[in-house]
Amino acid sequence: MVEKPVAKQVGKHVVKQVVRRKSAAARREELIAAGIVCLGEGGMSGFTIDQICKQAGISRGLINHHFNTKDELLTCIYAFMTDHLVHEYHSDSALDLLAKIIETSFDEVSFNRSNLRAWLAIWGQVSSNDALSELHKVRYDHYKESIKSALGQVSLSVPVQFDVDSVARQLIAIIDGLWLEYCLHSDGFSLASARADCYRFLAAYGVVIDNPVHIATED
Amino acid sequence: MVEKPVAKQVGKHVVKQVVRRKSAAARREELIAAGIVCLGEGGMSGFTIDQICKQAGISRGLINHHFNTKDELLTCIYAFMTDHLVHEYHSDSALDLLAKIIETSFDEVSFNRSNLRAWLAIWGQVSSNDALSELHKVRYDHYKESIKSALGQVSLSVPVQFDVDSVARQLIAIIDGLWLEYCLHSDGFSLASARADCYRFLAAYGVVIDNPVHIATED
DNA sequence: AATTTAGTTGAACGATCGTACAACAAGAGT
DNA sequence: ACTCTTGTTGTACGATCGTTCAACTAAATT
Repeated sequence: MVEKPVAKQVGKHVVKQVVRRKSAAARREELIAAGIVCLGEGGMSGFTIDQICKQAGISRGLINHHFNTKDELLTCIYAFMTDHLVHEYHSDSALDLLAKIIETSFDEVSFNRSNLRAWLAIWGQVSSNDALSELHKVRYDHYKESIKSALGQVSLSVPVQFDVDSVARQLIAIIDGLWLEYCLHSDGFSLASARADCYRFLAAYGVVIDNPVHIATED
Repeated sequence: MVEKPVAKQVGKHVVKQVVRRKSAAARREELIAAGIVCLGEGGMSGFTIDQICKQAGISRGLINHHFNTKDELLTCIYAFMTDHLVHEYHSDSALDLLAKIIETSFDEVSFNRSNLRAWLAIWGQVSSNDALSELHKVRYDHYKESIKSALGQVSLSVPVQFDVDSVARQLIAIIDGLWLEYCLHSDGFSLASARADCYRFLAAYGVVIDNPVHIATED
């Protein structure tokens, strides 16, 4: 992540550092990535201009060139994180969609402890930051509608009927809650067990997802 | 909460403010309460010495007289909040214990949005604060054991067997997740519906709790 | 090669942070 | 009345916060 300026050769000796410039888009992405790392390491307390710039390997002044305020960066970070969560596999069956949501929800790459701590820190800011609050509402509603739609289709071919709206809330809650437990309770908890818990939960309502696509590679 | 100094009458006119002293224990409780309010209003960003003292109606210097550091106050706040969550109704049946956990978990007095924002803010600090982390581990383990014990008893008289450990994790996750949703998603969400979701969840595993003791007074 | 564009730097600003501490005073004990 | 304990105040300090801005220059454009 951190890229030191390249040494420029003048005459026989190195006398100057050359600043490697990047496009605004690339730099913004780097700052977003650096911000996520900082949030994961120290929560909102670690999310400071100094630490973010240090993590990104740039000077203090640059961050406000790409983002007007720190809150704007935070909102962009949240937008970036939720962009990776669009569960729009319209071509798949409802059952496959549910499976994919569960699989991606407990994927090591996106939802390791550091990233989850970043989520936690952002959630704590939703109530205070208006732009963040608005964005959260939109993304959450879309997420919930996807799950409700999938559960609605699945509910038709299940032995015992269930309240789609309630089970959707429960599934979202279980995913969020398992995230929280995995994030805070370091031992005796794995992403694989969290996935298994979700499948057992759905099975309790008669929604059986056999042979999940996930390949178990970690603990 | 805020108590202004009482006016002392000297001669015909008020000339001096008298500071009402309180015992260390009473003042500590007030500071803890004030801290919870601040956490609920502004998260960790609102949890500053200035704001806490203002909320408690005392001067800046006093807080460090009762708590060595701000982190110590935060840990005491967490201890205070978890003290109200001891689910040790040994005399009750396992079914009653589960019902009581659900009822108290979604009680308006303890778990309004402000308090839940305080919980959220504290969770975000668990990874950074060692004392807080230790305390969280102890309280969480105790909480989980209570639920596992109750589910273990209940599981004996249920039509279809279930994995006690997994369902315990799921129940805890659902409670935490519903807290999170209720806290962040302001509309279309009530404590009553959260309670109902929990009962439906247990019913899906064959654990039927009929006629919950709660008296519906709110939305 | 000259000019313009735009990414980057680092110092500086005022504000606010947590903590320390000397001074003061209310209330208990004598 | 007196002393003693201790709850309370307000200032002060150094550190760090987010933001601004003039200056600089790499890279694109002409």
